[in-house]
Amino acid sequence: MKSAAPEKPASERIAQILEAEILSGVIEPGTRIRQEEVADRLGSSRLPVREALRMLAASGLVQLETNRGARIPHLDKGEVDVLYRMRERLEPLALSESMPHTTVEMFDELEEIQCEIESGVNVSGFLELDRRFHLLSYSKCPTEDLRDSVARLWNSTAQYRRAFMNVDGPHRQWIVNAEHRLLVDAMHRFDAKDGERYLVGHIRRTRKELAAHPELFIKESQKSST
Amino acid sequence: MKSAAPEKPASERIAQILEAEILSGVIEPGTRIRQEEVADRLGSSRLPVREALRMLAASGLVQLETNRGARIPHLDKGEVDVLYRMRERLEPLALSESMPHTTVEMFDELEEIQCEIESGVNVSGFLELDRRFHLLSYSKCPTEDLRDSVARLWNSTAQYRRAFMNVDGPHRQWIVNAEHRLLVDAMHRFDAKDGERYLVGHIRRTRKELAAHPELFIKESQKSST
DNA sequence: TTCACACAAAATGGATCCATAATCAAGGGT
DNA sequence: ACCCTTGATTATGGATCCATTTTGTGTGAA
Repeated sequence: MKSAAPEKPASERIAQILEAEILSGVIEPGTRIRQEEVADRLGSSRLPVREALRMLAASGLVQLETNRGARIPHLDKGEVDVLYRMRERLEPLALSESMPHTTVEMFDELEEIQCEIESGVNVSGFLELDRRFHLLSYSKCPTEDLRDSVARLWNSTAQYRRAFMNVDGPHRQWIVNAEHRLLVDAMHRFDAKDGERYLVGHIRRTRKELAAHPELFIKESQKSST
Repeated sequence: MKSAAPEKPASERIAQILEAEILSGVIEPGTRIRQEEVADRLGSSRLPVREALRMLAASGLVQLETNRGARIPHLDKGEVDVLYRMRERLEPLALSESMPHTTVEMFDELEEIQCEIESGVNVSGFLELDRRFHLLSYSKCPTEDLRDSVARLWNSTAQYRRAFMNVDGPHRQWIVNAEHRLLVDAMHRFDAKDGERYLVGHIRRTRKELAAHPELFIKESQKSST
């Protein structure tokens, strides 16, 4: 009865670490990711790194070019806009699907996260809490593909949310707080329609605010440069 | 000046072959995919197969269990239903994004495909043409992530469309034809709203017809069995 | 001085080999 | 007769090694 050895997952560990590093901005867009460097930094062979990169590429987090390695893609203004429109359509569905299965513990955790947000945190703290808040609200959705799709969209747009927060700061933080509170309330009432409405508004407003800062994006013509 | 050597992509070839085999039903749901078998069937080492499976897993086509190999997942009725609801939300967006960039050649090709459908084809032929028709209508969408997401949804639900066509046959084929014709007409008029409307109706009707045949799905409780 | 060609260094893609966990079968015990 | 345990087979996960392509540098000529 070997109590230990829960048989850790395999090279997914590397994929998760890389994903976290990309999302947190440690690895900047346009950077080339060298397999060997990652390999001995994380203490493994190149092989799991290769598989991890393949997985991340399929998830849209990195781009692979044959014999030319992996790099984090630069997205232009239009692409991010469409990704946000995808969020506006998919996340309300995820919320509706999740809502019937919500528990009291989830409500508590959501409110706990929101209170922490309102307690005043820095940019990185807000981004992390905001992500946890929303993904938690979808966590009871029984369809894994939908949860994964939503997570992919959050991943692909993470760096632009960060850039936006860095230039605009917690400028109008009260709006986010109000939207989050209304969302939690709708969930409490198990009112999917209301929840979807607040959620769409939340994402749509963010999309428009992002679009108002074109300096965060590179021009399409400069895509090959750093 | 080596004119030859277009430097074929790498193990993506295997991924594409496996994808085609899964979509065409050659590899049935629940089947365990052994790396070694695929390797020497396609004439390569196991390594590219492993990477291909990782990619397909990230695309949702196969499920990986640690040390237990890859198998094609069985979806239950509820999951397919949600996948269709995702299609109802994403594909109209893809259509709207694609429509401004459509060309005359595309209209011709769409009508050509539709004529071929109406000329009378068998089930496999229809499934192939129908897939080409719709994915072509989204092909001018500039955002790769959106096109990929839509393709993923088509992949995940392909086997159930096939099963449905096999039991229901071309029963009410005229409805599909009418919907396709209306869709092409809306595209001709560059009327995104109309296009989205017809498209939502098309997908929604299909979802409901699928839901009317619960015998196509396995029960949630039997998921581990063959 | 600048551009071009060639060579060297490095990184990726692929193959073979080894370790470990899972599966299947056989044998013994209850 | 049936179930549990134990061993052998098989398949997956990981590491090291080799081939090919890309890239960066340096030298030479215009």
